[in-house]
Formats: sequence, structure tokens, C-alpha cells
Amino acid sequence: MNERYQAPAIEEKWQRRWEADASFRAVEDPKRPKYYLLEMFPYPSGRIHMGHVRNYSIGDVVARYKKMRGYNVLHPMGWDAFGLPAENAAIERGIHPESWTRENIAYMKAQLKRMGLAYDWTRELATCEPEYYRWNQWIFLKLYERGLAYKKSSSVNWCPSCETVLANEQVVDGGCWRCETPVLQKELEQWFFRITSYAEELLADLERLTGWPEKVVTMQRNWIGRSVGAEILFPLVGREGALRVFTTRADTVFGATFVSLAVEHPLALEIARGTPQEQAVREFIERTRKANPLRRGEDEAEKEGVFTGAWCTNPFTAERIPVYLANFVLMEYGTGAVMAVPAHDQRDFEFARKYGLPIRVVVQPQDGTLEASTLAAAYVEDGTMVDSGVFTGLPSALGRDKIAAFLEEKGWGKAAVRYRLRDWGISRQRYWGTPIPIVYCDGCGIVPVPERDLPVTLPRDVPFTGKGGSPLAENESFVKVACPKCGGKARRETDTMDTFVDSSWYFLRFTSPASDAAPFAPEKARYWMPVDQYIGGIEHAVLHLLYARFFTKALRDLGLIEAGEPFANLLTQGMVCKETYRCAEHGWLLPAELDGSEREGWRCPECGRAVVRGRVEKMSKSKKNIVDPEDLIAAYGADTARLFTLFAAPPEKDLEWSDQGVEGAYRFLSRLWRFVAQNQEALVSATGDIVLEGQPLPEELRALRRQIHRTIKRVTNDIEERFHFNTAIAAVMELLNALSSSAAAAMKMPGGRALVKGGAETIVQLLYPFVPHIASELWECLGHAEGLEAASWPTYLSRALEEAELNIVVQVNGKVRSRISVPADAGAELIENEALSDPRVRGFIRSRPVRRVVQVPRRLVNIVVEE
RNA sequence: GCGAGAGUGGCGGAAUUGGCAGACGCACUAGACUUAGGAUCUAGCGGGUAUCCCGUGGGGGUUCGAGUCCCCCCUCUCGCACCA
Repeated sequence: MNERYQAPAIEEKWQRRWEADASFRAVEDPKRPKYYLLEMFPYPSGRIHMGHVRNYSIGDVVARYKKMRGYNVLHPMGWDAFGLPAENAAIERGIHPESWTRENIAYMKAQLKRMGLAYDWTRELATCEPEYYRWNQWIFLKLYERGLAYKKSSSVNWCPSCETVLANEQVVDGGCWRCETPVLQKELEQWFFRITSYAEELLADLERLTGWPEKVVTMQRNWIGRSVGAEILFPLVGREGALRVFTTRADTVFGATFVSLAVEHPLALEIARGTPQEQAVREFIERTRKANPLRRGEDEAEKEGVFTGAWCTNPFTAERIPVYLANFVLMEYGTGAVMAVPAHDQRDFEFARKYGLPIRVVVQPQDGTLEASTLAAAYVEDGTMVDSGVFTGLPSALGRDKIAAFLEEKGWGKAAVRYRLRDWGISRQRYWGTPIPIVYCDGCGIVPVPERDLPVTLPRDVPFTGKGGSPLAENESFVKVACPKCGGKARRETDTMDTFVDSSWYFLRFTSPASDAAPFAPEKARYWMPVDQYIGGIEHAVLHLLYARFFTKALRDLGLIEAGEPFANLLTQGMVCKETYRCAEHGWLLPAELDGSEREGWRCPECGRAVVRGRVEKMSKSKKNIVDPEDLIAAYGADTARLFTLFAAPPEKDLEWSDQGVEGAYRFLSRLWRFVAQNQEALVSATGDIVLEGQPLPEELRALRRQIHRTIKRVTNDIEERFHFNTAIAAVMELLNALSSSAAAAMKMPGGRALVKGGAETIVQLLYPFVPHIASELWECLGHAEGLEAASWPTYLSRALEEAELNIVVQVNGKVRSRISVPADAGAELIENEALSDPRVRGFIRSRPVRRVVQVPRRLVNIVVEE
């Protein structure tokens, strides 16, 4: 055995072995408990980055650990392969998106393999394969049948110069990413999934997600945004119809002194027609709609509006009140119309002040009395209703219910629940995505592509100019089609699906990736689902995770699966960050580019100015603080890369990169290697185990044995209960430290060699999930023919944890003053006497009377004396 | 503004339930071995006026005992943000 730890040869050897043996192949087996572990699949951007390394290292620990614990583990990997960057590469560099994507997948797959991850590669999938996306289309058709997919007009980002739709990512500072032309909004007919039908269940089931971080649950709850309130009809004066408003404060309705509409409200222009206000209303609508919607909501923009010339009636006061348009009213929420109560809503208050509209106080706080004339800001809290007819005197909360009931009675409105959640727009005017399986026929209208004609495949021959409409529209042979219904001339839908559709059910596909009769085989899904542990970045807290939950429920209602939630436990790992350097004038700098030194301070190579030694930020190319995993693996090996990312911080926290920290991880592995190499002969020839029953052991060996068992207990606990891999690794480091310093002496004692060998084996076993290559190699060096991937997790023996003597801390008035050593079976009385007679303790007590003695069994005695 | 989370040595971070604050690692210091050391090993390493005292963002409280529980305040991070 070589004295030096040489990672590359070891890692290659074991990776080859695992591949040849298909060690991580998952096969359904009803006799064993299953464990489905999944990391969020990557977008094939070209190369893996540190975030991937961290994500997959965390997952691999769990996969290998669970396997050792006897679970039938499913741990698959695939590619979220559709998306914009592929198309951008085509536009910028003339590479076909498909070639670009396939090349990236091949490269990244090789990179992942070099990390030694325990995947079942036979289940690999890529969402850009027709075998995969045909099922996107199939699911789309099923949703369409049930009215869960529908078409409506909606606005998109539009570059007037390139004459193309832009994705949000392609809008940079309000301009087109290519030509910087200001981006406009344009209305297009687009497809939507009716996720709002599931709003209530998506919200209610959050309660069941006890294995999810509270933060993610809260974010989803806010995103769904349920509001309980009422709809109230305000009849228009002098014409038919009424304005329907939504409010959560029906208790303030007697204070509604005007009504505000969104500029997009269907009646906005209509009610102004023929009034002197018509021209002003027209102009206001135009001006407001033109304003960049990304800007419109920004930094509490000035409240603005215009009188429509129309009036309506507040049904509760029978008063005639004016109707305004207001720039802050949103068409997408509620009804696009609000009753304005200036005294009790800050926006209405500002608006009323600006346009000289009446302010009427109808809720008074418990203490004090508000005057409309002296109000400095709206009073938005609950209180007691005043000037509110028969409701006067009621507390606001009760008033809300009473008024809602009253509304229904009178036919003036009804109780209502509203959600912030909007339907999911899935149409993308892009090439590199799943074609939407719809045909438009002049005679038959919208015709779904029949199931037997799936998949609608992407044609390869398409121009990528970045200009003009959807690229697919340019391919005549794709667009022109016979209507499936009447056989007449028809055109295909040329939009593709949002890539979030692809990732909303891929975890189901992994259960039977070759299924060609259905998106997945129901019995396989039944065996593997739900995902027991899902791991990924917090950036997907809302969209991906909400869409996946929605799909799971929708597929359940189609009768395809049973479970209503896809992910039983969720771990959101933190970001990988690193220190940055920046010159005020010349921007971000690489550490290697800097002039100067640590001692004198770093300077900019361009201007000689002192560099702002920066904040620790998420690794990104633009900030010049990335570390390429490939370089890291080449320099230290995959095990070191894995160990460092796992040791530097607990998984859910951000990880700060440190080159010295990497060195430290490598040093630890080298030390472990050397320990085994230097003692190999003695260890391999030893017999016995870490239990060593039936022979009396000297205290030194008992202590060592205790630590071995204690370490097993701690590491097991840290992995199992908390995923705190950093402390698990720390515990193993401590064990190696203890073993190294006591090995020489211990091995001279009877039973010592067996114990040291057992200790070394324990370390190797415990480290296997973290650093599988070196652990496997050392396991073999210790004389095991069977690989660790088939071995079981070590167990500790409670008996071995017992100590002959207890070290007890003695406090006087809560401060540690001494320690005493007592036999393990000592009673409380003996311990108290020992503590009281300890000379150091006596020195602190002096002659003061002891008022009380508190004991924590086996750990601590606190003697309370008079001060 | 609303919601969530976090403030512990020079740094990353430990401290399952209220019970020895600072595990483990990094950096640093001294020494050993060395032609050499950015290898390895040994020892030290919160602060101070050092047999003792102080110390977990600040201030109060509960308790025999508080990093941990309660109240008030400060700072930072993240999410949402005119949602009626």
C-alpha cells in the first residue's frame, strides 16, 4: 500500500467498479422498504458548477447511507433539457439547440461520473427527447379535456425592433437583450393551466408538508394568498348595470366615498363615453397602460387617477359617489374595481387627499376618537364601527360577517374568497420546448391533436435569427396540417410549452423511464412515490415546487396516481459563496489579477486604487468569484471536493468558499490514508471486533472503545435526524485524532490491535457516504473483499458507551468551580457529599450557609449559598 | 410596509431537552525533523489589570442555572410587495 494518498487512481478504479457491477441499479422489491431520493435535475448549461457539486454531494450522502441501512434506494439523474440558453446559443453562434444540448449533456454527464455519484444511470432521461415530451403533450390534452387547459389573451414582452417576443430573462433594464430597444407589452392569445382550480387544496395541503422547511411553506402560502372578504355591487347611476368590487373590509363600506377601477377594466372607457371626461379618460388609460409594468408597481409610485364622469350608488348609504380610474388598481386581482374608503385604507387616503374627495371615519379605535379633518394617515386597524346604520357599535370583525350575510339577503353581493395565485401561462413563443398539441382549423376552430398522432415532434429545420415571430412558424411543413376532425386545411399551434411543465412530473417518469404506454407505469409509481427526500435550491421554493404539487394533484384526479403530494421531505440547500474583489472604477477582479499583497493591501492593476475587498457573494461569472469544480477535482480529487462542501457548513446554510478549507479537507483524508498505510500489516492480521466481549479491558482501551461507539451514535444521529453532515464529519475527525494518538500504545495491550482495527474500520464505514472512493479503497486495504457499497451501516452497543467513572461538574451559585470524579453507580447523596467536601468548592463556599443543592443526574451539581 | 430567518473567537462553524460556551476545521504563534518547507509532527491559541474577573448584537426579566425561554430595542439576509 502506497504511503501517499493518490486520489485519481483510486477514484477511477472505484468508479469503474461501480459501473461494471451496476451497484446503484434500482429494482422494485416489495420485500424491502423503498427510499426515493431525488436532487433537482440540472439544466445542461455546459459545465457543472459548485452549486451542483454541493447539491449532489448532499444527495449522495443520503443515498449511500440509506442503502447501507437496508433501504431499496432509487436515486436517478436526468436533464431539464429544454430552455432558452440553447436557443440563444443558436442565435448567437449558429449551433443548433439540439446539438448544443446533447453536447452539454455528454460533457456534464462525464463530469458527474467523475464525482462518483451513486446514480442509477439506466433511468437517465432528458426532457428534450420526443419519448419524454410526448407525455407533456398527452398530459396537456388530458388537462384540456377537463377544462384545465384553456386559451385567453394575455400580454407578453415585445421588442418592436426585432419584432419578437422576449422572455423575462431577455429583458435587461427594460430593454431588449440584443438591441436595447425599449420593450413594449403586447396582447397575444396564450394557453393557460387552471392551477387556480387547485388553489384551495394547494393551500390546505401545506399543513401536511411537515417535512418541508417552514420558510418554503410560508412562501407558498403567501404566493397562493387567500383573502376572505365580500363582493359588493355598486349600481351605476343613469344606466344599466353595477360595478362589482371585492373587499376584505366590508365593515368599512359606510365610509366608501368613491369607487376606483383599473384602467384595464372593461367598463373603464365605456362609462366615460359621452361625458366631458371622455377625452381625459382615454388619455389616462393610454398613458398608464404604456408604463412599463415592471416599473408600474415599483417603489410606491405616485397615486394617480382620473374622474370618469360616471357615478354609482353606495347601496348602504344610498349616496351617489363618483367613479374614478386609478393607476394602482390591478385588473388581475379581485374584480379590477375597489370601493375606496379613504379613512381606512392608505392608498385611498392618499388618492382622496390628492383629488379632494370626501373622507369619512366609520371605524374608531378602542382608545381615542378620529376626526376625518385631522387624519394624518388612514386608520387601518380593527375597531368599533360608527356612523354605519344598524351596524354601528359592532366590532369590525363581527361587522364584516354581519355585512356579508346582509349582502346576500339583499342581493347586493355575497361573501367571497379570492386568491393572489393566477393561472399558469404556459405558452412560449420559442423553438426549444414542447410543441403544444393543438391545431387551428378554419371550420372546426381549436382542435386537439389526437392521442394517436403524438408526439408532435419539433422539426429540426428552423431558422434561428432572434427576429420575427416564433421560429416554428417559419417552418411551413410543420405549420401546415390537415385538420384531424374534418381533414380540411389547418395550421398547427406554433408556441411551445414553458419548461416548468417538463419538470412538473419528471420525478414520476423516473419510476419507469421507458414506459411507452403512459407517462409512467402506475404500479411503479405506486411503489416508489412519493419522493422521500427532495433536495435543491431555495430559488425553486415557489414556482417549480408549486407546479409539481399542482401536477401531482391533477394526475391524481386523472386516476394515474394515488398520492396527492409529490415530495414528503424537502431540503433546500444554501448557495455557494466566495469573497469578491472590486475596484470602484474597473469593476470585479480576480484575486490573481490584483497588485499588492495581503499586508500592504490589494490594489487594482489598472488604476492602482485600493480594491474593495468584498462582500461574500454567490459564485457567479460576472463577479469573478467562481471556482470550477473540474479544476478542484483535478487538483485534489472528487472525495476532497465532496468532503469540503459537506464539512464547511450545514446543507441548508450558505457555504463560504475557502481554498484553505479545501486544503484542510485534503489533509484530513491524507492523514487517514497514512494512518491505515502505516499500520496496515498489524491491522490486517488482527482478529476480533469493536465489541470485544468476554475479556477485561484496561481503561485506555475501554475509553477508546467508548469513543468508537459514541462516534457511531453521533454520526448516525447527525445524518438521520438533521442532515448535519458537518458535525458528523467533525465527530469522525475526532475519532481519527484519538485513534492516531493512542494506537501505538493500545496495540501493545491484549485486544488492542483488534480494537484499533475496529476503530479504523468504523471510520472508513462512517466516512463512506461522504467520501466513497477513499473509504472503499481503505476498506479493501483492511482486508475486505466485499465492497462497502454492499456493506451495512455500523451499529453501536449501548453497553460500550457506559463509563466506569463519571466526571461531574460542580458549580457554586451557577459558576463552574470544580470537577469531581465518582463511580458510575454513585447515588445523589454520595455525589452531593463529594461535591461539598471538594477542597476547591469549600474555598468558594467558605463559611456561608448552603441554601440548596441542585443536581442534574450524572452531569452536574450546583451548590447555592447565600451571597 | 408585511412575512420568514439569522446575529457566538481573527474566520467557517459546534453546543439533541435550559446544565462545562467556543467541538471540528481554517488562520496564526512557538518548537521538532529538515539542504529547504507552502510537507509532516509536537505544543499554544476568546478577552483582561490572571489563584480571579469579563464574555454568545444591546437592554430588561424568569430561573439554583440562560447562547438556548419571555418582553423591548438594534443590525443583517431572504421572500412578497399598491393584492383592496
